[in-house]
Amino acid sequence: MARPRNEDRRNAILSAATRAIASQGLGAPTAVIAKEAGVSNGSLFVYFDTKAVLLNELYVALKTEMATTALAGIPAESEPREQLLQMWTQWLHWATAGPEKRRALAQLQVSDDITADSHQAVYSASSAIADLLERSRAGGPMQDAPLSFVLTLTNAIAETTIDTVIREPAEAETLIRVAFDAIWRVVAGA
Amino acid sequence: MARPRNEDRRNAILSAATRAIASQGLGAPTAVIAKEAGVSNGSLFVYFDTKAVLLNELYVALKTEMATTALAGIPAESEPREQLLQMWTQWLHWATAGPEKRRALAQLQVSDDITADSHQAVYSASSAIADLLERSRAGGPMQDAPLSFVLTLTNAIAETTIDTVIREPAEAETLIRVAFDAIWRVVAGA
Amino acid sequence: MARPRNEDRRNAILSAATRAIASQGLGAPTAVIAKEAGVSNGSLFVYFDTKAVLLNELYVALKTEMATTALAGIPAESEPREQLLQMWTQWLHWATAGPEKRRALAQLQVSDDITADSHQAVYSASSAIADLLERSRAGGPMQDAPLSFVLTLTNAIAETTIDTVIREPAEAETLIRVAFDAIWRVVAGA
Amino acid sequence: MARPRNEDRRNAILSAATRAIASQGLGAPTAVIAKEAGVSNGSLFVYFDTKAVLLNELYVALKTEMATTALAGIPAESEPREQLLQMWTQWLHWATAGPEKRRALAQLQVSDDITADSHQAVYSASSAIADLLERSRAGGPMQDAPLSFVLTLTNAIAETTIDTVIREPAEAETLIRVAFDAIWRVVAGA
DNA sequence: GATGAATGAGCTTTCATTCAT
DNA sequence: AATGAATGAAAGCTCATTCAT
Repeated sequence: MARPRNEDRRNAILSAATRAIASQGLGAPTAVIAKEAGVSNGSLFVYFDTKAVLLNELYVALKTEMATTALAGIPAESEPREQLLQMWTQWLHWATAGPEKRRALAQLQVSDDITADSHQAVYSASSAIADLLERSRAGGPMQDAPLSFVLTLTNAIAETTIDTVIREPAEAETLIRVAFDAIWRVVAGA
Repeated sequence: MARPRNEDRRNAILSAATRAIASQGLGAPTAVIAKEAGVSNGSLFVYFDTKAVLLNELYVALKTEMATTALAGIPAESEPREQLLQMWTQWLHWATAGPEKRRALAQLQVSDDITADSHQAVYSASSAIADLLERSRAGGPMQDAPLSFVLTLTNAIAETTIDTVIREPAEAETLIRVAFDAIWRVVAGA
Repeated sequence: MARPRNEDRRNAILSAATRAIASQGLGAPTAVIAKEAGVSNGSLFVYFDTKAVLLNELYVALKTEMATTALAGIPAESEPREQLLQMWTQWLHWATAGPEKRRALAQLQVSDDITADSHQAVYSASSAIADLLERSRAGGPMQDAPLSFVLTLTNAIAETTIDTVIREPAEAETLIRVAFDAIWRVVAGA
Repeated sequence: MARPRNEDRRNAILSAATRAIASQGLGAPTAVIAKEAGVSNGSLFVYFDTKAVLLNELYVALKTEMATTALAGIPAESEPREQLLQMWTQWLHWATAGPEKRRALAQLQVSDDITADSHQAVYSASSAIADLLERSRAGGPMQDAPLSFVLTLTNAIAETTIDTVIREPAEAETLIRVAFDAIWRVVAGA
């Protein structure tokens, strides 16, 4: 019966936070985020109880979006290598298309404000990626390593590639292909 | 005011900063760092003009120490693979022996306070590692990629491995071997 | 906007305010009071234009209730001492039965938010008590003092007694008798 | 070897807090207190860790000063009534001379920020007053009541008197005498 | 040079009040 | 009338940096 809580506002705040963190780091003031979102100082705290809550929800949202985008439309019947390639391409596209998201994520990932719960939530959302990697490494040199290791390893290589692509866009084509071959060698062997 | 006499004090501050950042993040107050170093609040600023300067110098110092340790005593005449293996082992040993240094480094690496100059300085200090990787990739699938990409890629894989080893020390032996094989596949191919 | 229909809601807010102030002090947020009353944030301001108005009305309401209860059923024809004793007993009963009212009142009494008008209103509502004290002191050592002084003095003694009774209920019987004798000595002499 | 912490500043802050609380209540902003003390916002927190600490220390300081002043120079060999009269006079003088202290104290006394420790500290500082009341009530109608009751009762009567004297200074002489007689009747009987 | 008190801008968070629904 | 989201002006407190001693 009152003014309903507005999902758009919530998203505007998350989006503004992404930009603010990308350019000013995790210390970006909530006041700056609110202004960037076109919302009053106090409204931010209507949608997120504390700054730490905002950070955690942003982290989960970005990671989830990344995983969803990377996995979109992958045909279930094709070969693991084909599937991984498509995922890889889509992943890179997402990251290079929105470099601010990538930059914000890099800061959030190492922040002490991110709780174990948030990391767990992200891990769950990435289970389809985990499945794909599981199938890709079958019979290869990584078959006995902890799956979490293979996951974070792939992630690290992807992020390094993304950063390099963002820094040297001219080499993008080559880099993306070279990097995928490298990942395949890591996960599946020659 | 930035011509310090006492090298011990300077080092005590850097060391305290490592611990403080590892446990409290980059937001660790200078007052806390000073106290941890057994030095007064004001003295910190005799040795480092600003907090940003301290952070940058710490970054360079840690990275340089890491490179120096990794490269120590590598016989010039042996095979690249042998040399890389030794470097790898020493690198991992340094990182797992001092996990606080590793944690502090992870935060510093993505911080906006670290200047391009500092990144450049680190890059220069790592030239011997670059040389080794240059020799290792000769004739392999990475021979045409930018060397900086190969460097950061190796770095990323190493850090992922280190984090996993710190988290699951029981698997250390296996992980270190598996990870080295992976790196070799990335850099030199099969 | 301050012409309420629903008297129950109004009372619920006053009652909730009593409890909130007793436990959190005068700084108790209006939001807390509203929730405690089972009423929405905004509704509180339909019944009371500002927080200060709420505080003042609560003050007057509590004091009035206290006076009314204290004076209930006192036979007009009995001796002043008898009347005063009955009032005293009823007063103490009211206060010890609802210690939150007593606690809230203690805070309100010294608050700057309570206007002179409110104090005046309370004074008027207490005229019957004033009359009783006037009759009680006749011919005694307080006969020439300002009546307001005798009133506040009696009040202060009562409140001290109440606080002590609440803190040490085991001694209640003794305390109440001892305190009444003391008041009588103050007002009427030996 | 550094700038020493300055006792005068500390006292200036306590004194400013007394004035600010007297005129604005316990909600008086620390910024106002600091400015009133001629000290920077941050300096206040060098001397008092939190606002609550400031409030508690102010409460203890004021009560202690009050007790000390009230007890000054009382000849040990004189009669209890004489001693009590002198204490009473000095007490009233202190309170009427600095009505802001009295007003601040009234707010602090009922505040939730004042800890049990502070109340205890005050109680200890008032032990000489307690002794005097103990001697005064010997053989009288209050001899079996809890001493703490007699203490707070006396206190309440004193404060009521002070408030009335401040409000109606013309009647001061009469009031003080009448009130002392009343206290004596309360404590010692006729 | 060393110390730590002093500073004040800046931060997160709260809250009385308003207003769209 | 009722609701609760929206607002923005504080509030308490922190902290990098300066400076008197």
